[in-house]
Order: sequence, then C-alpha cells, then structure tokens
Amino acid sequence: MARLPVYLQILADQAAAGVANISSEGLAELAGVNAAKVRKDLSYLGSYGTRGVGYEVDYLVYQIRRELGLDHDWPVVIVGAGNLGQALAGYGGFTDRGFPVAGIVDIDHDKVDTLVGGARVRPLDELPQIVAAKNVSIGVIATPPAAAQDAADRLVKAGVTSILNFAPVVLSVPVGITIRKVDLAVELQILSYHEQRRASAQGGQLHAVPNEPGRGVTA
Amino acid sequence: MARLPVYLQILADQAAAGVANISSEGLAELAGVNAAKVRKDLSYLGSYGTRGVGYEVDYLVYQIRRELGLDHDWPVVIVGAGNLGQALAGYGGFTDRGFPVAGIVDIDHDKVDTLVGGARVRPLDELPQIVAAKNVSIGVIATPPAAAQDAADRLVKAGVTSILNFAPVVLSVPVGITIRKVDLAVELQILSYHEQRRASAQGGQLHAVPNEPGRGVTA
DNA sequence: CGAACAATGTGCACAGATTCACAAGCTGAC
DNA sequence: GTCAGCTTGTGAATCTGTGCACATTGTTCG
Ligand SMILES: NC(=O)c1ccc[n+]([C@@H]2O[C@H](COP(=O)([O-])OP(=O)(O)OC[C@H]3O[C@@H](n4cnc5c(N)ncnc54)[C@H](O)[C@@H]3O)[C@@H](O)[C@H]2O)c1
Ligand SMILES: NC(=O)c1ccc[n+]([C@@H]2O[C@H](COP(=O)([O-])OP(=O)(O)OC[C@H]3O[C@@H](n4cnc5c(N)ncnc54)[C@H](O)[C@@H]3O)[C@@H](O)[C@H]2O)c1
Repeated sequence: MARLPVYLQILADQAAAGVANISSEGLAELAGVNAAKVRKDLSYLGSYGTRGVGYEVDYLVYQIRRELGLDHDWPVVIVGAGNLGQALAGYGGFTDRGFPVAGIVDIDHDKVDTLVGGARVRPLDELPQIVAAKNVSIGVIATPPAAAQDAADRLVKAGVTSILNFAPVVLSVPVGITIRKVDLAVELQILSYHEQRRASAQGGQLHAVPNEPGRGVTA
Repeated sequence: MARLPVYLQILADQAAAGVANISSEGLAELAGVNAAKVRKDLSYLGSYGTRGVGYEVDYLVYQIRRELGLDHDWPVVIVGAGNLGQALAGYGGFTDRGFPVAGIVDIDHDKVDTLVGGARVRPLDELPQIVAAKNVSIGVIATPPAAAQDAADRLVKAGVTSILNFAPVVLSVPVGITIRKVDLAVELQILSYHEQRRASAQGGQLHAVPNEPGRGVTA
C-alpha cells in the first residue's frame, strides 16, 4: 500500500517524541484516514497489535521498514544538475531517510566538477561506472523534458531498475522497470481544478470559506 | 479526475507536433492507460469526439483547459526560499503553464531581498498583502517540516484556499481548504518497496531484468 | 479471581472505479 | 447511394477499496 510510508513517518515522529504505544484510532487521526483502514493496512503486515492496548510504536516502525525494504540504504543517482537536481542533491533529508546520493551527472561540461551539496557533478558518460560501483538501483531524472527519455534509456542500460521522473513527459521503459512520475504542474492543475469548482459553485464569491468549524483534510 | 492533466500535457505535445486528430486508443497508449477509461473520462466532459475519426486535439485541449480552470492564470505564492523554494521560483515551467509566481516569502531576514528567478524574496509578514494584491488563491509550502503548520495557518488566514505542501508532515487545515502533499521521500520509499519485492522474488539476483521484450509502463 | 473495559482483527455490505463488449454513427471509397 | 471499416459512447459485469459493526482477546482494577 502507498499509505505505509505515511504511517512510517508519523510513527517515527511519535517514537522520537517518546510515545511507546499507539492505537489504530490515534494513528488514523494523525494520518488523516479511517481507523479501520489503518487496522486493515497493518494486519496486512501480519502485524502484532495488542488488543486493549494498541501497537508498539518501535516494533511497528521496524515492521514497516522491513516491508518497504528500508532495512538498508538505497543509493540514488541523479541525472541532471540544474535547478532541481541541485536542490535534490543538496537536500539532507534523503540521506537521513536511507537514500544517500551516490552521484549526480550532467551532460553540460560547464556543470561537471562543480560542487552541489557535498557531491561533485560527474560527466554523463560515467553513469554506468557510478551505478556499478555503488550498486545503485534507483535513478532520478531531473533533466529538461526533451532529454528525459534519453536519460531513462541510459539509466536502464546502466542497470537501474527504478526511476523517479520529474520531467513532464511520459517515459517508455522496458517491462520490469518501475517508474514513478512527479509532475508539479499536474499537482497545481489539480488545485486549480478545485479552485475552479469552488468559484463556480453558486454564489461565486471567492475566499468565503467557512473557517474553523472542525479541522479536516480535503484529500 | 486526476488524469485530465496528464491527457492535457500529452495533447498539448501532440498539437505542437502538428497532430490534428487522435483516437482514444492512441491517447490511451501515450498515457499508459486503458482506451475505455480515456473515453469515459472524456465523455464526462460532455466531449465531442467523432465516431470513425477520433477527437480533435485542439478542441480537446480547449475543453480540458476549461474544465481544469486553466482559461486564466492562477498566481501562486511560495513560502520558504530555501533550496527547494528557490528551485521552484527559478523554474520557468510554472509560468508557462499558467501558474506565475506572485511572490516568495521567507522568515529569514538574510534571505529577504535576495533575488531568485527574477523575483525578490519578501518578508513573511508581507504574505497577506501579496495574497490580497495579486488575488492569490494557491500557496506552496517549502519550509522545514517544523514550520509547515505555521506556514499553512498563515496562508489560510491570508485568504489562500489551496495549498501544495512539500514538507513531510501532515497538515491540519479548516474544512473547505484543499491541500495536496508532495513527499519525495515517500516516492523513493515506494520505489524501494518495489526493489525489495524484486529482490526477494525467488532467485534474488539483482539487475536481471528482461530487457526490451516490449516497452511498457509499470504504474 | 472475575468482571468491566479497551482496542484489535475481520466478515460483510456498499460505493466507486475499471474493463469488456457492442450498438450506433461518421467517413470515405466505389 | 450504398457499403465496409473505424471509432465513439455507454450499459453491464467485475474488481478494488472503504467503512461499519461486532465478535474476540488481552488488560486492569476491584
Ligand atoms: N526546477 C523546478 O522547480 C522544477 C519543477 C517542476 C518540474 N521540473 C522539471 O525538472 C526538470 C529539470 O528542471 P530544472 O529546473 O532543474 O532544469 P534546468 O534546465 O535547470 O536543469 C537541467 C539540467 O539537465 C542537464 N541536461 C540536459 N540534457 C541532459 C542529458 N541528456 N543528460 C543529463 N543531463 C542533461 C542540463 O545540462 C541542466 O544542467 C525539467 O524537466 C523540469 O520540467 C523542475
Ligand atoms: N530540497 C529538496 O530537494 C527537498 C526534497 C524533498 C522535500 N523537501 C522539503 O521541502 C522543505 C524545504 O526544503 P529545503 O531544502 O528548501 O529547506 P531549506 O532549509 O533550504 O529552506 C527552508 C527555508 O524556509 C525558511 N523558513 C523557515 N521557517 C519559516 C517560516 N515559519 N515561514 C517562512 N519561511 C520559513 C528558512 O528561512 C529557509 O530559507 C523541507 O520541508 C524539506 O523537507 C525538500
């Protein structure tokens, strides 16, 4: 399930805050979902909650980590050292969460050998060596859209089996390769869609939002 | 539906490439989804496809734009001018797609008045003025996790009704506010989950991927 | 020890999304 | 003008995911 990472993050927070046990209801509240859903999800792990008490936070963290394959690091290679690639490479949050940056490559010779976030940008040609040396299986594409397919092909050829794509294009990859796309413009368009409906819902006055009668989350 | 933006992007590409008509099957192929799904989605727009021919690309683009509320610009305000905030502000792709950056604010006085991507960083206090002056209804949160809830509260108070959140925390907002979260670590964890399953699927040898026997997309 | 209590795990019903299959409709060629 | 060939639009079957409700089980306190 795609909700496990969310639980994991919340549980890690709670553990850090010294919480030892949590009920499905408590976790559901924090995650903004239904309590029954939480129990179903956790029971899928063959999980061990204690009736009358709840779940032991530490053990749950361990279980989810194990299920997600986070019991060891997954080095990541970034293709494209532009605006976004640099922000990603310079961001410490990935290493903390088990995704160290094994390398970042760029086709532009002016960018090669510059430093971003502690890593030196390497030429695109060295991608296979980086992948092989660090046993990388996850690649991140942060190139312009026109170059994204080429980047994907190179990653696959180098041996990467999972790709996270930030370029707003649909990539074509061999079967067996897992690919996920993060398109920020799409996210904004979904928001504008909601704004649109909000505006055209009778009355049409903007910014007239019923405030504070209960805090909820609109998924 | 959350697929409309994807169709829109593909159709815009096709239009730019000079394609005048497209069949549901063609579009489905490009979007990596089922053809019947495409037809259902488009028929929801009360759309006009021509039997025997397909859909007129330009008109479809117009229809989807209209449905998504993209017939006019939606100015966006960014809270937090760090790594990510700067990358977002400096990225031209948003303006091109109808989401100009109305302003970017930061709590750090050292960052205020610096230039990022053509915009000058403004102090956090000026958020209400920016929102009011440009009639902003979409806010983007690019602050550290600990400050994200505060940023959300300020955005809501200033009159923003939709929020895109990059901080890895679950935000609590009044009902009526639309919120979407983009958590890159979650995306990576989902990839590692697939890697995990790949590795533990009998055999366990990494990087042994059946190459090129048909190019598909693993959603 | 036993009873009240608390919270899990799951059967079941329901709602929404997905896919299939096919009738209806348009186009173009002969 | 008619017919063959495509392609849409949609009814129906199916699948997936969600949420309720409750029996079950462990805990705590008298
Ligand atoms: N910057 C953002 O905030 C943002 C937001 C949403 C989407 N995106 C998308 O992310 C991608 C990168 O954006 P950006 O702002 O960093 O662009 P950018 O132009 O700043 O950086 C692109 C980098 O990729 C390099 N490059 C070009 N072709 C390459 C190739 N074949 N192999 C390797 N490297 C290559 C370029 O030299 C450049 O350094 C784009 O597709 C963009 O649409 C960016
Ligand atoms: N950089 C990335 O690639 C990346 C990737 C994934 C997630 N994120 C998330 O995005 C967020 C920002 O990341 P970053 O790398 O840009 O961090 P950063 O530390 O570089 O920047 C954060 C900025 O927010 C400002 N800030 C702090 N408190 C504020 C407040 N209350 N109001 C307004 N501004 C405030 C800080 O002054 C700073 O300039 C973080 O939550 C991070 O987890 C970043």
